[in-house]
Amino acid sequence: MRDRLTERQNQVYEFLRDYVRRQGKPPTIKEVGQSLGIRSTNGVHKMLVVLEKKGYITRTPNEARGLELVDDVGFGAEEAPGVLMLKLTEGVGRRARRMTSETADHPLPRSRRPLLIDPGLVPDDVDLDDCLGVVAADDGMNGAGVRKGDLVVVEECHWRDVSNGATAAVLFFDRVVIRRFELANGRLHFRAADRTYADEAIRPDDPEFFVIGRALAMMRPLT
Amino acid sequence: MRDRLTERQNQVYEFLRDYVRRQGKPPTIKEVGQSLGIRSTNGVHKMLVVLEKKGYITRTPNEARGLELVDDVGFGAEEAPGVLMLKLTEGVGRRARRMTSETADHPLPRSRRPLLIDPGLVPDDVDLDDCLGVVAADDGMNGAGVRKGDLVVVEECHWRDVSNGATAAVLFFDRVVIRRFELANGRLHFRAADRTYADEAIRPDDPEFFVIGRALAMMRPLT
DNA sequence: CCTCAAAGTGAAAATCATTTCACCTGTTCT
DNA sequence: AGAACAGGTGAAATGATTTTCACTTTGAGG
Repeated sequence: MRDRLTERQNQVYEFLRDYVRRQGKPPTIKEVGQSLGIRSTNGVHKMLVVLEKKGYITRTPNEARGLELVDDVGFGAEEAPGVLMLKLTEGVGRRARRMTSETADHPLPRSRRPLLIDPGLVPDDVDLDDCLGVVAADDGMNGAGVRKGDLVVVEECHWRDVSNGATAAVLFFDRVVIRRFELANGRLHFRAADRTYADEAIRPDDPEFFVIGRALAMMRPLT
Repeated sequence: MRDRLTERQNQVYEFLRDYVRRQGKPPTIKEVGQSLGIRSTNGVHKMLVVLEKKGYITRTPNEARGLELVDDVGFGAEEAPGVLMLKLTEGVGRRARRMTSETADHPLPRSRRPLLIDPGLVPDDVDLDDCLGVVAADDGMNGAGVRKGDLVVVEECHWRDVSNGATAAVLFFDRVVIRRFELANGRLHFRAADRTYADEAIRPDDPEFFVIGRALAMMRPLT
């Protein structure tokens, strides 16, 4: 386990991360200082040394912009059992991290390597930091082209923010299913696109169901 | 249209591109020189000025590693008309460039931004440099979960290298379709997974058909 | 033959970036 | 109270990088 960062150190780390995402290259020490209000390059320098010691970045001595983010795991722990979770991030090298528990034997992204998703697959206004990937647990949306085992990119949000008719990812007992969402008569309706699967109409407070968020995109390796 | 590059200039450009892919940041002038056997930093410098003038890169004066590839086109020109082509690449921020002609109005990756695909979606032994993306032109593989408009990642190869039963991307007149491939009796069979679409059996030298390669993965934005 | 453009060489100037040195200010912990 | 640590300030030293200057080489064309 990596050493914990202090508040300030985390600010620095986040700046580095964001800068790299935006600019496609690491910042100089001065740039870091300017953004975080540290007037002395040395102040930043020492901060970087600490980040390196704690394992968050690696540095190349005497090199301009000579730092690199350590490809990390540990973006925020896990929740639903048996669910493959991915944490998506954005940037030049827009990447997403798999935080997973169960790797299962999905032919999907193996290893702990970051998972990439093209931002173009997702609407502009979506913050990829709010997104995660799930694996569809059944063929309920087969009729809409989403099959069991498909990797679905979900923007986490409250069910109130899912519009009627949109596709949602729902935690159904302990499986993640994809369904068409609708709010009617104070009930949440989850409609499958496949006759074989029953539609569900539940009360918002039903503990057996949990709307993870909007389904934005899907991907699948072809056999 | 962008100015054409000389042999040498192209070598420099390719080096820059490869370096950025691998290292996630642009090289210094000296690094470029070392790799291309140019002893004088000035030699490289002038080369970069030319690349900038011709529109292949942008530079920031007096900045270490202050250059950026112009998010480009020009990876190798285009072929099939009306086909959205993507060139996939790998690297730190594994990215892929869209080389396309027709942007069409696909809700797929917009803009000229690179397209990303997670390497985990594709077998290990595949060289992402040999891959490109195409948009399925019909619903012939609907039964197999690939629908019209889906972005399909294809590894370019000769039809001889597509194994029987594998999914292939085929240039059919001037549209790209996805089909199950089979070689039998000296003929190439393209089978749709949807009854509505007729199977095709052609001679290998049929000019109307062209096997682009193996289909490896697909992705789709969800409405 | 002369000229021009592409591609270099070498070295010196001018910046930019990282590192080091000396010291300061709170806070936390013993 | 005193030590230890996080987080800074400023300035100076040392490298790294980019730019500029003055010249050379080679090949294609007028």
